Amino acid sequence: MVTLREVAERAGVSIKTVSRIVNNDGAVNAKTRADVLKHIKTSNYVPNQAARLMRGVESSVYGLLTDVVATTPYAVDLVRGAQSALNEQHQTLLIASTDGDRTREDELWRTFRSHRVTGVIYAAMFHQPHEVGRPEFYQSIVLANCFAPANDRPSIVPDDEGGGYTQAKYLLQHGHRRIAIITLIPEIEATRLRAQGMRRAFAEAGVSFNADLELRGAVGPLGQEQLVAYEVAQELLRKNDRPSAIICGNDQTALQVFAAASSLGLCIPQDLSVIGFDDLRLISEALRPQLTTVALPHFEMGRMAVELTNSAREQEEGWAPRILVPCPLVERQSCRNIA
Amino acid sequence: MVTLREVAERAGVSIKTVSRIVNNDGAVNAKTRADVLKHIKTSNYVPNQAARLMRGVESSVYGLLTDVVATTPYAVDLVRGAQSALNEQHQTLLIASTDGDRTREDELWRTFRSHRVTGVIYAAMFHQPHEVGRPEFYQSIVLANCFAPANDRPSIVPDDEGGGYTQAKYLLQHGHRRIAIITLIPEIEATRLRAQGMRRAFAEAGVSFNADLELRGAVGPLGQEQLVAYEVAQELLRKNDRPSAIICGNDQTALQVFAAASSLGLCIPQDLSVIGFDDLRLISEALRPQLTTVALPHFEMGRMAVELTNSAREQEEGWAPRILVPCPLVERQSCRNIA
DNA sequence: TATTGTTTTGACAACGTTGTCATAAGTGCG
DNA sequence: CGCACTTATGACAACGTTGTCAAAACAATA
Repeated sequence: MVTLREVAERAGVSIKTVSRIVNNDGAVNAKTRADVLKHIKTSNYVPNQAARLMRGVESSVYGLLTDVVATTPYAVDLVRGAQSALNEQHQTLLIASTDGDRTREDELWRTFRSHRVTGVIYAAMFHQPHEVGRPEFYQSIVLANCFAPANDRPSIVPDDEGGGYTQAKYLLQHGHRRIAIITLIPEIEATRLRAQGMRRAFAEAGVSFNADLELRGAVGPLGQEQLVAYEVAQELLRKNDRPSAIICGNDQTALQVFAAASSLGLCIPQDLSVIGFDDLRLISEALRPQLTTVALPHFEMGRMAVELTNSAREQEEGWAPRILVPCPLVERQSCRNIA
Repeated sequence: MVTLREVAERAGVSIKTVSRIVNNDGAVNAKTRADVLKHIKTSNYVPNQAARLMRGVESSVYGLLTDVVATTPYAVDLVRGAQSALNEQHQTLLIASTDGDRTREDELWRTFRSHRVTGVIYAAMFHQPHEVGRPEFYQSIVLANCFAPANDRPSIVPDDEGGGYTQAKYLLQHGHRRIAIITLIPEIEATRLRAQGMRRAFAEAGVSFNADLELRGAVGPLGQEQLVAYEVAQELLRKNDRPSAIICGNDQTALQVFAAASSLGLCIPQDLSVIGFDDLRLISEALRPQLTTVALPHFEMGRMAVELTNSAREQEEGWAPRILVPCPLVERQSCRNIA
C-alpha cells in the first residue's frame, strides 16, 4: 500500500508537504501542488485512516448497533436514513447486531470503542425502553426507536400516541362510528401509546369507545409473534353488527384484513374501510385498493439520530431530550366516507 | 482513553507484558496475568484497533458496498447473512451505498481502502452484470447478486434458471397446463434466466409453451418500476379460457394477483393456483392462503459471500468462480392439484 | 557451585500520519 | 543593501500497538 513517504520521494518533496496537499491544509506553492497531485494520482495513494486516528484525528466512522432490528424490513429505512445523513459528512457506518443477547451487546460496545467510532446509534426493533450496556463509555450514544428508562440518554422515537390518534381521527372524520381495532402484541410501548391516542380521538369526537372491538392481531412472545389478524377479522366481519372500519396495528395486519374481507365477499372500501400503520410500501402500494396508512418514519429517524449524535457530544451530563417524530397520514384508497 | 502504557504503569509491569496478556500471546506468569487482568478490567482498557492496524495486523472489518440494495427489504437478509458469518470471525461490517452513482462508487472504494478493510462484498439489487470500479485495489472482492462481465471476480448469484424451472415444474406436476406468467422487467438477468428455466420445464413435461400467456407485471425504468400485475391479472382472468395457474416474478406480484382474483370472485387455490418468487415472508406468510413460492436465498448469499471473500484472497489471478445458490421451493397453500 | 536450559520480562524500533516548530525562500520598503 | 514580513517547506516527535531481540529470573542438572 502506497504511503505518504513514497509519494514524497517520487515527487521529491517532504512528507509533510504531501500531507498538506492531501488535507488541503496550509500554504503550498501552486506548482508544487499540481506536481504532487499528479504523483498522488498515478501512485493510487489513499491515506491510511488508522494512522490518522492514532494522531488523535477523529474517526470518520459511526456505529449502528441493533437488537434484532436488522432482521426486519423496517430496519432498511432506518439504516438508509442514517447513511444519508452520514454521507453528507463523509462518514461511514459500522454495523453490528446483538440479536438480543446481552453478553454480545457488551462485546459489541467494546468493539465499537476499540474502533474509536465517533458516535453510536442504538436502534431497537420495537419502541420500548432499553438500558444501554455501558453508558460510561461514550458521550455520543443516541437511542432510536427506544429510550433509556432513566431518560439519561437522548433518544428518538416515533410519536405512536399521535399515530393512533391520526388513525382514529381519520376514520371518525369520515363518518365511521363502529370502528374495530386489531392491535400488535401488548408488550410493546407502541401498542399502549397508540391505544391512548385513539381514545383521545374518540373522546374529542364525542364518540364512546367500545372496548369489545379492540382485539389482538398477534400472539406469542415478542420477536416471534404470530399473526392471527385474518381469523380475528373474519370473526369480526361475520357478525351482524360488523364494524364499518378497522384500524390495524401494521400493514401486514391490514393485508390479512383484506384477505379476510374478500373471503367473505366484502369489498374494500365499499363495505369496509381499513387503515394500516407503518407504510411498508412493499405492501401498502401493492395492495388493491392501495392502503391508506400512517407512516412510521424510519428514514427520518435514522437521519435525526445521526444529527442528534453530533449534538449529544456537547451536551451536559444528565440532560437527555426524547424526540418524538411525527407519524404522518398517507392517504390512499382503502377508506371511504360514510357520512 | 486508557492505553497499554497506563495499564502497565498501574500494574507495575512493562507495556509488552500487558500486550501479551491482552493478546494471549507468549508465556506470562500466572500470577502476573491475574494481577494485570484485574487492572485491565478496572481501568476499562480496550485495545486501539487503529494502532494495531498500523503495525500491520489485519483489519477486523469487512466492507459491504451496495448499489441501491439497501433500499429494498431484500437487502436485510443479505446483510444479516454476512453479519452472521462475520460474527464467527469476530469481524464487523462497514457499509455504504452508492445509490447507483459511479463517482460515488469510486469514492467509496477509496474510503474502504483507506480503512484497510479485509475484504469487500459488492451487492447489487438486481441479478445483473456489474463492472467493479477499480479492480486493481483489492484481492478480496466478491460480487453478490451480480457478476463481473469478464468473469474475473468471484461472484455469487441465485440460480434463477433453476428457480424458474422449479416454479413451472411444480405447477406442471400438479396437472396445470394452461399456465400464465407475469414477469419482472425484462432488463434484468433474472427475467431471462427464469424464462429459460420455465421453458426447460415445459419441454421436459412435453407441454407446449404458450408465449401469449407471458406478460410483464412491471413497467418503467429499472429501479423505479411500477407494478401493473393487478391490471394484467384481471385481464387474464376475465378471459373465457383463463389460465388455471399463474407464475409470478415476485411475491409482490403474487399479492396483486390475489387481489385481482378476489376482485373477480375467484378463490385461491380452488379457482386459481398462484406461485411466487422471493419468499418475502412479510408477504408470503401473511397472505391467506399462504403463498407457495420459490425462495431467493439472500441470507445464504450473504454468508457465502463472506466465506468466498476469504478464499478469494488466496486465489490466483484470473480464476473466478461464479457460484449458483439454489432457490428452493417453499410449499404453502396457494396451489392445488387439478390432475 | 557452575552450567545449561527454560520461562518470564522488558527495551526499543517501527507502522503512517499530523502538529509543532524551525528554517529557507521570496517580497516589499526605507 | 538591510530589515521586517510573508510564504513555502522540512525535520522531528508523538500517537498506541506489536515484533524482535536481549536480558533477567528461575529451575534442573552435573
